[in-house]
Amino acid sequence: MTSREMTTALVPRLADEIRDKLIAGEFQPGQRLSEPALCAELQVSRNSLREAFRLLTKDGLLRHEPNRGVFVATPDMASIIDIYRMRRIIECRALEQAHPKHPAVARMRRAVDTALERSASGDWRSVGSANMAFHAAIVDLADSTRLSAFYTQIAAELRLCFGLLDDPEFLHAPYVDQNAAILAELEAGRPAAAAAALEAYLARSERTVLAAFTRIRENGA
Amino acid sequence: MTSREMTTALVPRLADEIRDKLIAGEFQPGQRLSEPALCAELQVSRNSLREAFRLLTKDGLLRHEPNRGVFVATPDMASIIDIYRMRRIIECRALEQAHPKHPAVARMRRAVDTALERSASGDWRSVGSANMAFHAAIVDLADSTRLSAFYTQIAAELRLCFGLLDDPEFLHAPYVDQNAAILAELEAGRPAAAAAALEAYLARSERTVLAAFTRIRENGA
DNA sequence: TCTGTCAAGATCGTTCAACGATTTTATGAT
DNA sequence: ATCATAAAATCGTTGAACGATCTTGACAGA
Repeated sequence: MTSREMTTALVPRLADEIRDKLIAGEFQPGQRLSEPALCAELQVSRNSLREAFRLLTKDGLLRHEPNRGVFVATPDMASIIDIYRMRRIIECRALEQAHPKHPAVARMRRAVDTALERSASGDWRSVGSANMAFHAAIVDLADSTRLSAFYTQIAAELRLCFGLLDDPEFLHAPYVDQNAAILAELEAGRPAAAAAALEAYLARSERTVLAAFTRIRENGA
Repeated sequence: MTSREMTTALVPRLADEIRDKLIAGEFQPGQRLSEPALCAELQVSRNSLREAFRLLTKDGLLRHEPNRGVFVATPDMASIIDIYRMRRIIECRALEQAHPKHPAVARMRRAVDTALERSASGDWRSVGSANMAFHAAIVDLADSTRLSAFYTQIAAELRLCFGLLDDPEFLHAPYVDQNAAILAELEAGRPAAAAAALEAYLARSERTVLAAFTRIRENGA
């Protein structure tokens, strides 16, 4: 670890790496993450790994059981409902009060364009990422450091839920156009209409996720 | 560490302990927290301390500078303004949609009674704690795990700001009655009126804190 | 065969020691 | 007084160690 490239501190990088694996569905929910095993896989010491675990536990992505280890969080219906409640409050309000020339609008535009492009080529995972970036940009319209940080956390949890579901096309494709429509309203100077569209978007998305989740639950159990 | 009382895991307890010290103003903002020194003071190893540091850094109470150590966060006006924006959104909305028979209302009542009692005996620090408990209970009216967790974090940051200010009576006393009034409106089945009163409360509190903060800034620098 | 007990075995929780890398300070020369 | 350099203090990370706790599997008795 001496002469290697160390652009960033180890622990946050480690946390990001594990977060990516979680979001990518590389671990099953409820699965135990063995410290020795992950240490070996990620080539870090136990102490560093444990620091990263603390961060991810605080994010709600891992669950910590005393003397038993950390487990991948197992999202339940209550989590999904709670997350969507937060999204409605945060995103709709941010959009509603947004100024159409806010710099975050440009990022929304880029995200929509990327999503359109990638959905044409069938890269649904990238479409999902672009969608998430779009909504993160919406939150940034509110210009609140704390709100954006909170949303980042919520979004990671939601992506963990998505990871449970198997059909990314079904999960992301229908929303590309809705995002575009929301952005169009905002760019046209109608934030209230944009917020209303977003409200509808979220309602539909929640229904879809909950339904898929129920299906999984029934099949899995 | 073997035979001592270990009701809870060490690291979270450690984080709480440091958080309390921070809120109590035991460290100056911007002050560097030396790992060896705190290890000796708290009788824990460096690794455990570092894990606790990670948690508090994520809470915004500490700032982490690579290769330099952790520092007590130095709240600025932007933080205060941002925190109060969050409070307005979170608390007012929660109160507005609250059912007067929600269990959290009982906790609000207890907090108000405690605050009244302690303010009579001049224990302003306890009054401050009771006030914070009152507002945390307001947030719990929304029945959202994530929202309550987020608010806990915001509240800790705010208390760090309070810690900078010197006159706790001036800072807490005027609000005991306002809290009582807000609660009365809610108990009377008028959540909208309660929310309006809270809005006024927060506006006044924000002005007070910002003014005190400005005064400190001018005197200190 | 089933079940309850008990002894490994595997991990976790925590601490300690070590070492390179970086920052800060003390020192000394110009 | 200023700047370069050496010394001291930490930080970042690792590795090992040890008691405590959980899990597993064997074994004896019903």
